[in-house]
Amino acid sequence: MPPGPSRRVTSRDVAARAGVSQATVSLVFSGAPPSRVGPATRERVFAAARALGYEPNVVARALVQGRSYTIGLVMPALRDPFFIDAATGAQRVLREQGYVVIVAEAEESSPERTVAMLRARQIDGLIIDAMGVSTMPPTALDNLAVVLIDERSDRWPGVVSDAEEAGRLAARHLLSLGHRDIAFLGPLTEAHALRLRERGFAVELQAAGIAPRSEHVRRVPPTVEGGRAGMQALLADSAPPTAVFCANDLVALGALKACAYARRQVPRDMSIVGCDGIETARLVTPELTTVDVRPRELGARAARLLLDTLSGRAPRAPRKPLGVELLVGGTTAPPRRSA
Amino acid sequence: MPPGPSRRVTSRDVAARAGVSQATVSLVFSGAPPSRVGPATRERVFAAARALGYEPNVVARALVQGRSYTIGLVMPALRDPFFIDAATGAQRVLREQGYVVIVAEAEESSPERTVAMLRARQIDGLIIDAMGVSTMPPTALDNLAVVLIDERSDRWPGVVSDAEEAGRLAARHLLSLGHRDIAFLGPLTEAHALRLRERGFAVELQAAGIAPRSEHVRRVPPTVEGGRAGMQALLADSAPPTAVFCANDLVALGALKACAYARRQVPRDMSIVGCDGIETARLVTPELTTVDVRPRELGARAARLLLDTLSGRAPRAPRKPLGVELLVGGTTAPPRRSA
DNA sequence: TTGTAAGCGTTATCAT
DNA sequence: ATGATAACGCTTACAA
Repeated sequence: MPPGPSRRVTSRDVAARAGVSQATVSLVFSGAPPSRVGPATRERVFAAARALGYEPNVVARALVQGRSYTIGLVMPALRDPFFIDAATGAQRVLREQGYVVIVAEAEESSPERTVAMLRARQIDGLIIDAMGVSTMPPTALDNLAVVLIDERSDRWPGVVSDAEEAGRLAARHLLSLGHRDIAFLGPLTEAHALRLRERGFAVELQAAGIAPRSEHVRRVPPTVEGGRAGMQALLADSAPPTAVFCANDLVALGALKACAYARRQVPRDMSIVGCDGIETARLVTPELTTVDVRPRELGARAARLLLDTLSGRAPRAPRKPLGVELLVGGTTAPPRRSA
Repeated sequence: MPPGPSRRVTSRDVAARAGVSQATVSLVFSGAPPSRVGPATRERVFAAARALGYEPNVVARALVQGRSYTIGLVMPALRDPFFIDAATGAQRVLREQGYVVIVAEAEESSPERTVAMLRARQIDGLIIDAMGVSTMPPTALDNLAVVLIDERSDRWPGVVSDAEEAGRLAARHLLSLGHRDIAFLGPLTEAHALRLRERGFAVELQAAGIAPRSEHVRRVPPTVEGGRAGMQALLADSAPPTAVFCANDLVALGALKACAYARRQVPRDMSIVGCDGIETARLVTPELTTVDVRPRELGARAARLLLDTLSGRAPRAPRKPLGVELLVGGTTAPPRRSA
């Protein structure tokens, strides 16, 4: 291949070299049924294309078809590994089908601006994760295939984790270890999933006849720093709890930090349960005891649901929430005999 | 706004409503100098656009201009947080300039296929991180603005971290704590940066008159599992080292795991130094002692360099490597008096 | 089975 | 300062 003119090679070039019309090249490359183009021609076209290094121009195709084979993924912040995991899961599935994904942190500008930007790029669909769609102007998503993650809406289909069960599992685990003084660390949030986690947790405690003291339910941002500060406050209490359930894994990691700083041993002096099941939770030592809501799978399912919608297949019947699983790591143990 | 016809609103619609030609709308929206269009018309166009909810079609623009305002980002695997951090850094910078980035893990298919896929989407530029461009067919990157991260090439500009200095810093830190029996855990790799880290480390030890026993230089994959296995092997040695330098943070986290499993206390019984400075290293308890090569900044600089190239500004003179910094966490301490 | 030709929604080059 | 009009590279009737 000569150094090549700077110009891109187009289907026209291929057509010329193969001695066919440009339309034929198009037919060959858009995977038309064999009936549409003779095997001999087809072969010649491929040969010419290979020789020229031709690659169909996706942008031109997008313009005429009105589909860009591009999916937008909107999430609050990539700082939280949970979203990275979900994005990765979605990414894998979509890429396999020839789609490309544009990840947009809504944090950097308003959700509406973010969506508008994606729209301008003619995206075919949108996966929205825990962003509170209900707060967006209703028309912002018109004429778009949308799938939600961890959010309830009667307008859009979505996938959700069984967040309430996650909270229950955490509570049961701690109860079964013998804890009675159990605290909660998490945000007072709009996020559907986080609220449900807390509710499940509270419900299960209640069923066991336990009601955490109000000082043991601490509102902190869903971040490492939030967890650190929350745990610090708990430890400063006159009667600290023996265990704590954290709304997500980042908070739990922060709680671990605070314990180390205060020279409280985990799990001997304090049991900590997280919730998410992010990769990071498995990297730390000891591994975090956490309820795995399977973020990767959540993302993957959202992607599949979106693909179904796009291909016109009726989105599969509203699915049950994705099952969750308790991962017992090294941060929980029975409470120390108090004297 | 009425429920709206399903059709997208185009510049033609805006033109009609504003009583101007379509071309004028285009002028207004492509930010033509005020001289080109009267303030009155301009205002009417904007009004019409707002009323209709018009958003210029980026795909159409890309087709005619030959630029898509899309950047490709190719990296080995998103499983390693280092790449996520770098990608995030690049993302931020690019988005600010109206670019969108498509992240592609080369792992999922061959590097060439990956690049071809990105090309087909008319990307304007490519950031390649630690992929070994030299192994790609030379023409694969023709007519593309390319910037490399942590890789040397005389064909493409790039940004690199001062990897050799990183290795030196780690060695000096351990030496100054009094360690003499120092091991190394890392892959036998092609990756430019990882090789330099090891070299810097070795050079500095040598300067101190120290040469690690060959059993203390263990080749393991640059993953958590690699680190775990490597450390396990070191601990099984008849005379284990008192400290270890890991080629990257994942390996260090794996090493931590192995120590915990073997009931060796870190840092009392074993000092561990990582290299990368990924976010995750700060989340764990104790925080990892590591050499921060500033992955975020690396990504950001690569992005800026690419923008310079795209806008025709001569890429700034080949820059010095990005400075690195030792972060002393809780995984290093003086060696225990060996009786 | 293959070719011709009309767009897709912009930008850009001319005229006016 | 604005309006026609020709690309951009492809898909898709429709014709041959």
